[in-house]
Amino acid sequence: MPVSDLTNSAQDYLKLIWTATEWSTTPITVTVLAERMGVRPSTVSDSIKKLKDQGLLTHAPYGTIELTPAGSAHAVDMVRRHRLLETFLVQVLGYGWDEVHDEAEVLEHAVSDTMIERIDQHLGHPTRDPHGDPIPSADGQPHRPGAIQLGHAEPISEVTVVRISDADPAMLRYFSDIGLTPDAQLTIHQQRPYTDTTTITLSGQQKNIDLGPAASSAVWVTTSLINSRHGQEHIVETTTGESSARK
Amino acid sequence: MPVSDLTNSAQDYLKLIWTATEWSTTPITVTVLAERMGVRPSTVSDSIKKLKDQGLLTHAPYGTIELTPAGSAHAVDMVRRHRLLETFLVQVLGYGWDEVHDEAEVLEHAVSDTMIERIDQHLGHPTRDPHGDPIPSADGQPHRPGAIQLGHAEPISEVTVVRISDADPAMLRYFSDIGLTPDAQLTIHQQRPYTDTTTITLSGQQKNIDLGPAASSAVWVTTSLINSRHGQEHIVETTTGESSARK
DNA sequence: GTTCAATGTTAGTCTTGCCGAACTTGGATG
DNA sequence: CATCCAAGTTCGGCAAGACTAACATTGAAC
Repeated sequence: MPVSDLTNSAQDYLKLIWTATEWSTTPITVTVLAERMGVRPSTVSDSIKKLKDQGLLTHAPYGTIELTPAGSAHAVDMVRRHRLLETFLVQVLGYGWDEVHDEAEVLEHAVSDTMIERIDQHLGHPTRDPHGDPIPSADGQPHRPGAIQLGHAEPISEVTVVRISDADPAMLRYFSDIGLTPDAQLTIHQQRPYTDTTTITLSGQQKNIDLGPAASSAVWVTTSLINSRHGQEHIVETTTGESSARK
Repeated sequence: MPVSDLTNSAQDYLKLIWTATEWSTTPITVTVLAERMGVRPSTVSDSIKKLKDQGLLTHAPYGTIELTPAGSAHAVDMVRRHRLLETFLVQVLGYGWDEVHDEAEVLEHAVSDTMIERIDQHLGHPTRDPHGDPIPSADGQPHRPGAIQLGHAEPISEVTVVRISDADPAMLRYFSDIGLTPDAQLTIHQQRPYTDTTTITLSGQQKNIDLGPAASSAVWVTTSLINSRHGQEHIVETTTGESSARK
């Protein structure tokens, strides 16, 4: 069954479930899906049932939701589309990296396989999108090893931004404004938990930025081995139950 | 009411009604709309009623269908989107001019106003699409003056192809294969009505091509004043009741 | 171990866009 | 000018995807 046989809505559910597991091991819930899809939980329940009937995911009532290999394949295809389109919009049409998400969200359902291939070719087969997310090639793609959320990073250590979640457009705009972009280097000068006036150094300049819970979990970093006393070892102490990276 | 408030289906109806009057004065019928939309006439009746209720067209039962200024404005916007997208696909992504129609048909509903503007800018504000159709700027656009269907052109006269209707993908591919493209010069060496083995001269080469009814009404030409004995005057003798161009 | 609030599910309804079947209209034909 | 048929319309129904309201389950707190 090719992706195009699925409704836009089904494609969105699969993509959302897949991306939820890309950077976290916490299983996705009906409530979270409802929020992200902008619908009511009852709608999600209905939809999950249909996807289950199509063999795209497994789900016992009140149980966890998990993609089957078939569902995962469709999801990866959608993620590839989304990230290639974002890259295309930035590199070819001059969009800002903080304003491509919504456009790609719509386009990913509209463009043909042919167009995706031509875009991939035109861009020279890119491997990362403008937010730093990996672009799957054709099959499943490994998660970025060693990356952690900024809220879990050790203070004082210099870190490299590898990814900024594109879930919240307003936040992307904010990060863009202050120069906090993929590949940026930064250092935090405060103890955790970080707040909405956290002092950091970014491209040589010291400034206070909003690193409240939402912001500090949207930014993913790797710790530079040279500058950190701790390397990639990090202690887990978080309210969300996120997993940690271990040496 | 911005275009985005209309359903894809409504946008398609308006565009179809508008383009039907672009090169012909024959009023569009429910049956023709149903064929072009790929739905049943009863569906068209329903849809027309809804568009009428929205003030986008006028229609008395069993009467003619005509766009209101509001409906026309929406239609022109869709035509602009379609033609800009076709141009973009050809010039930027290397599509053949005969394979862009279906892709644009889907994309025109998906891209944002912002993206259309950026595409227009990136292309340098083009005025004609790959099929030779004029790209409306922002408001209504005049029809191409003096262009006639190839089936109505005088034999022997040398004509310039200004437009090839993009309604039939297979036909576009055929024309592309034989080198009959917008801007091509050609001469017909037979009397009307032309058939599926009509002898023509195209870029210096004489060949027999299919100019049956469908093909000869899809190609629009202007008559070169220098080479034609008749200038732009043409006699109407057609089974379809198409109008003619008159000097 | 009970309780209860949060989470998830079921049931019924609405809208959109489509269909087929049955009916109406109007113009061409004789 | 009466007829008839193609074109157009109306109507009931269906599927998808959304909603609200009511009901069920889970598990954490006491």
